[in-house]
Amino acid sequence: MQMETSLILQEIAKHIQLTKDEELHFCSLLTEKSLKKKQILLRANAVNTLSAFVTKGCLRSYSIDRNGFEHIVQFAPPGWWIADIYSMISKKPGKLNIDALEDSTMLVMKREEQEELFKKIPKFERFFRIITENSVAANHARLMDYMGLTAQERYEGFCSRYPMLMKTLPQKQIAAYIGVTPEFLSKLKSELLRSGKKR
Amino acid sequence: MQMETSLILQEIAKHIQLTKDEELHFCSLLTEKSLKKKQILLRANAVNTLSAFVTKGCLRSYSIDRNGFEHIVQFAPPGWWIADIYSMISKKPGKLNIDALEDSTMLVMKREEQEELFKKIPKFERFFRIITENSVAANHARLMDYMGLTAQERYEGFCSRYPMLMKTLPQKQIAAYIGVTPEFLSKLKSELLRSGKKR
DNA sequence: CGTAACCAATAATCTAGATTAAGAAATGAT
DNA sequence: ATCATTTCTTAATCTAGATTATTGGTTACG
Repeated sequence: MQMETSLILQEIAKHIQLTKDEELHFCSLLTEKSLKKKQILLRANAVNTLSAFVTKGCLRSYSIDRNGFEHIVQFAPPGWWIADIYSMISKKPGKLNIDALEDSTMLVMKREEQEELFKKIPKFERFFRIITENSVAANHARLMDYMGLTAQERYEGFCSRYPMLMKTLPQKQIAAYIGVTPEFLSKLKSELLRSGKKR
Repeated sequence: MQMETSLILQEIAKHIQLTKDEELHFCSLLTEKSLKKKQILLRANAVNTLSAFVTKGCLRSYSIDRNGFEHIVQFAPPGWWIADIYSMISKKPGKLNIDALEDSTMLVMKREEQEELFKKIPKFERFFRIITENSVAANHARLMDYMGLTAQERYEGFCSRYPMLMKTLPQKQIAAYIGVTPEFLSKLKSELLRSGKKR
């Protein structure tokens, strides 16, 4: 049974060009992993140096606050990378948990292997530089939304930015992403519906 | 009058090793710029593709919400990079403003020149990959604080993480960073003081 | 200098969103 | 099918933090 690498190679090809040999070498550093819904890829308070590229399903990274509430930092549908970058680069225990929101498969790479890859094929420095820049831009947008918008605006923003996730995710996960309680999101939705129906 | 490049070369040396020639070439791509307090380096709603490395003073990047309130995304004291990464990579108008909180000097590089640099000295892909990874980690921490902590905890966190900025920044800038009104921060401080004095 | 512009403190009032509670619907396991 | 678990809705109450307003203190600067 072969590992599904076409999506990841396609993503890479958007930014750098690899020879067949380089592709093979890269793929040899990946491990395919499958998780059933709710299974955990990695936990807070441990050193977690791996990153995962999702090929099927959906993962999420989240932290748990002092009161036990989950706060979602990122969703990762197919084509996205997910990791606890803090723990990965500092080699210290992180605060992120990563688990599967539905049955999922992913390609996993350990940081050491990534470092190896950088030595062997320096072009990958470029690839990950670009991926990481995209991530910074997304985080900035997220932060600005958080600081300057109301919950309703964040919800509407989420709906228009991630229509796919809207359909598949349970509403409480969306609440944990936009930063409100599920109860309040439910209220928001019914208000939007009411005001939408009248006109 | 020579440009002050020792700090930036020192930062680079932490991550990659350059020959004297490479250092010279890199420095030739930088422009030194000085801003007086409150002067603007770059504005929202325009394409801004430059990044700045601060050597003196302090810059900030911030967005302005619908009600005219400023929300600070990042402070940049000496040794830090600052840019509107979204605009820089997408070449579209961004949402960030960057200005000087005090008289400051910085080394500025245009994205095109950075791209040139990547072609000429690929080691810099590595350098910026690492810098950008650090930035993602910082943004994740910021987001988690925002989602899971109270204003008071964010304030205490800020105090212990950035004691330098505490001393130099006016309080309203700190408020705009931790995400509260200056009035509420003032209240928080006096509560902390009161409860601190009793014991 | 004097006066304008900015900055901090305090306090009263107001509101977005949290909390608590309880029932209805959906999903899943056996 | 049936029971258990998880998810969603609605509604009443509560609170962290916003808003508005007033006062006094600094800093800049013509």
